[in-house]
Amino acid sequence: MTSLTEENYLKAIYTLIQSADRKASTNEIANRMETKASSVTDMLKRLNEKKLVNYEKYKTVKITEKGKKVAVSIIRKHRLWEYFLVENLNFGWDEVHDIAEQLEHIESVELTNKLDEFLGFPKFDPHGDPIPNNQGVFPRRENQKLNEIDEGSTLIIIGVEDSSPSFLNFLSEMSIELGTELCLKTRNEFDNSMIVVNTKDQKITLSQKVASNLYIKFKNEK
Amino acid sequence: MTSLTEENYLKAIYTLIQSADRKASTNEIANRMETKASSVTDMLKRLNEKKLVNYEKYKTVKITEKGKKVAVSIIRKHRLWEYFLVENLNFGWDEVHDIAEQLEHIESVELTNKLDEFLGFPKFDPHGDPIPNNQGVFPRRENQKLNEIDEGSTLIIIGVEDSSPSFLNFLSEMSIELGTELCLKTRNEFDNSMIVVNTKDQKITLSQKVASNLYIKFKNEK
DNA sequence: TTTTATATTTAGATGAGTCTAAAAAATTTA
DNA sequence: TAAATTTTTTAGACTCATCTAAATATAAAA
Repeated sequence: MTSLTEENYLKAIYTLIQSADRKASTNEIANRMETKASSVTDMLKRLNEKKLVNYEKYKTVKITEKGKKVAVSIIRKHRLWEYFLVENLNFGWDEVHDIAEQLEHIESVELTNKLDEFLGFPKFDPHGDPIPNNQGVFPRRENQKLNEIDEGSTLIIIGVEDSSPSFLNFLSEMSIELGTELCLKTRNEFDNSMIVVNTKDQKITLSQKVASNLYIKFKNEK
Repeated sequence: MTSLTEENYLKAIYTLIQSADRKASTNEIANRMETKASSVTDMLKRLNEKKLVNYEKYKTVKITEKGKKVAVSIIRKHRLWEYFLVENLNFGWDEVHDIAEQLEHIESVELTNKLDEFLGFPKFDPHGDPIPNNQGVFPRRENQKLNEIDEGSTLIIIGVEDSSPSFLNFLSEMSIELGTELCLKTRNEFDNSMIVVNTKDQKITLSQKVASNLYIKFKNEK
């Protein structure tokens, strides 16, 4: 049995390892969990006891297969609930994270799978993040970002790298959401900002930073 | 802020007081919570500190208005989620209790109210128990039970007194669920069992005990 | 390679929630 | 009313998850 806190640690460790493509350090985990390094050490010992991670002191931690399963299950539940909150309960995509953080710990495989079915087996959550299926397999997503695209291309927003409420809210004000179609008009040389046009012919200026946080696919792609 | 455990205690105390129409004793609470009396004493002190109950040692506990609000909010969430699980996710009415026990602690007034709206503001949960509205007001329910009815009456099952999985499962096997229409044919004098007929003209024999656990309304009533 | 800085772990304490065993109060029975 | 029983509370200990402060190990700089 894994406690709520253990689950949160495993999720943090898993996502850190995924995003950084290496081992997670004590300080990084403490940072992510908004706790102290000493607390992390305590928890790593416990998780090691339970064979959810492989941990030796002063060495970086690795997650085991068993631990990975727990983490992926939490991520699956989180993203399914986010989808439900946005699609069925009409929450905004910037409002759902904290509620999903609670719902992700509800323990019932049957519930998760029935929710998945009820939602129509969605592949991506409201931020474009992939939802693993009940076997823990993630669907593939285009990894191309808006800042890497040539002028003149027509494309569709399929995800965000940063899904903080502030960034999502900013995008909403720019009338950008998942599925938004944009045409890249010009790229500004000196600051790498770009001007895009939406289907209502409105011109939107996006900074390099914003563009690098938007996943896209080309319009004609499936 | 009330912890998960505090919420469960308040719910237990509230329902004990409601059903017994008096104060709740330490032992009764311990029994309901499946814990020891000493743990209950500890918790009563804490709840008293927080002004969620009025407690003096060796005297029976009373719940405060503040505590009642918390308890009713938990009950509201529990019953809304049960409704969702049965109506939208196709769970059986005997399968939803344990999952709702977890979901009832999800903290977000907005979520609760949006769920309520999504479900169409249901008045009764899958066991016929009333769902308080967002002001904490319970809808009224007929309090008549099947064992109090005259022969020849046609009636509809609107609730169950005992909503344990075993009893619900038993009812399902008898083809009895909420909304089932029954006609009371004969009452057996020596053991108070009764024979009822459903709309498919099937005869069903119900013991006194079963009948006293079924809330009914007459067919022509609104 | 020694010194300095940074990262990590240990030691000891705290609070929530639980337990067992024993003491105290309340209630029932004789 | 006094004795016996039941109920309730206290005392002390345990686990989980956290903290601060101090100690130790590793990495970086001189």
